[in-house]
Amino acid sequence: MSMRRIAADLGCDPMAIYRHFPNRQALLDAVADLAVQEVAVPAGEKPWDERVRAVLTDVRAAALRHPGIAGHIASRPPLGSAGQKLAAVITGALAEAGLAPGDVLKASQALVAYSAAGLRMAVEAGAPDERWRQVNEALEGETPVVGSAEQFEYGLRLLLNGIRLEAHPGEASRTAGAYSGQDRSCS
Amino acid sequence: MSMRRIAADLGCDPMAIYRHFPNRQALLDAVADLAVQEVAVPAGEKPWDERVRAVLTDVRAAALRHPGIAGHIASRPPLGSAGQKLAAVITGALAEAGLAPGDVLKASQALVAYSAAGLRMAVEAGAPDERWRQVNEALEGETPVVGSAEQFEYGLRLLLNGIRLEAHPGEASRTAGAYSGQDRSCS
DNA sequence: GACGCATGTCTACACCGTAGACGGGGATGT
DNA sequence: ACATCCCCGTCTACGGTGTAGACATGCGTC
Repeated sequence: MSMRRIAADLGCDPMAIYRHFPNRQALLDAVADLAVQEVAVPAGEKPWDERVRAVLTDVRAAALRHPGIAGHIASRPPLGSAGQKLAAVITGALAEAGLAPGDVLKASQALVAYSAAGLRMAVEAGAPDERWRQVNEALEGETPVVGSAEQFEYGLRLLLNGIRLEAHPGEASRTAGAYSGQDRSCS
Repeated sequence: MSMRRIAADLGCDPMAIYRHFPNRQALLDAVADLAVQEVAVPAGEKPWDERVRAVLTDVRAAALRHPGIAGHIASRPPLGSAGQKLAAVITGALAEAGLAPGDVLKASQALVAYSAAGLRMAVEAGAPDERWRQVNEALEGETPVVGSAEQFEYGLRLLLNGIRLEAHPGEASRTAGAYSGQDRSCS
């Protein structure tokens, strides 16, 4: 994803890109937001946790559908218009969940941070890297590969359960997760 | 942290480093493990969640004490000998918590992933970056800055509560967190 | 004294992001 | 119709990156 390679694919001079974007970051941010735009805003009737889950897994799936930009999406806060719209969905859902107003942003950032990390793992685990090979063989294959969708969804469930508990202390959880688990369909 | 700068600080030729480390990654991995070695293994008598919390916040603090290597620590699984020892502490604590054996690794990876993301945020929020400035001003200062220690501990509590719930469904949580919150003391 | 090995140095390669100068072509104003 | 200007692509160049490969130097061992 270097400027020179992009320009070569575009069939133009590298510097031509700078007539349209001030720098590389801005270009990647724009492309990232284009990818994030692909995810649909979940319907408001669904329960709050299902909405949060849907947004985060969909963003993950959309990012992995475009491996070239996935790393950049993972390393940036969702700043584009599409990203901010989805962030608003999450904070809205968390407020609806009954979280204290001061905790809504903290919880949403925890969710975003965790998702970014999961996405990053997925991207890096896909790259042929000696270190990650070591990790996976250290785990002896007894569990899902680092960065797998199943791994991601498990941690997400932990966070959502934690949020539920934070919102309504003392109540039992009502989720039991049968993962859907279509993911990793890169293009 | 480029090879040339390191060599300049060492007062030697950049290529001399390659006589001792096969490449840049290996050098940084070694330095990272050196930093991770600073954290003490928590005593086994403490409750499991306190041990997990101690390890993760201590690693975070140790990393932030060495800002130059913190980004690298955050972007890598804990592969060094020190890192693996701490990872074993976490998995041990999770097993002791009553988590299903198949879930121990998944939960520990979720914890590590979240911590890595938090550390990464802290590092990048410290760097003067136009985008992060936008994020923080979008939050209008009503909450802790992205990547703050308080933010990190909150998400960690969510995860631990989620784990507790996963281990013993139906029981009420027993944690209520008074943050200690000494962090961010970089050198 | 001769050898081998570990280590440091130098040069060079292929990249990277991007600043600044130059030039052409189309839209616009007169 | 002509002059003007601005948008945009191109070119060159700078300072940076990681690292391969050849060369030099020192030291321990036989």
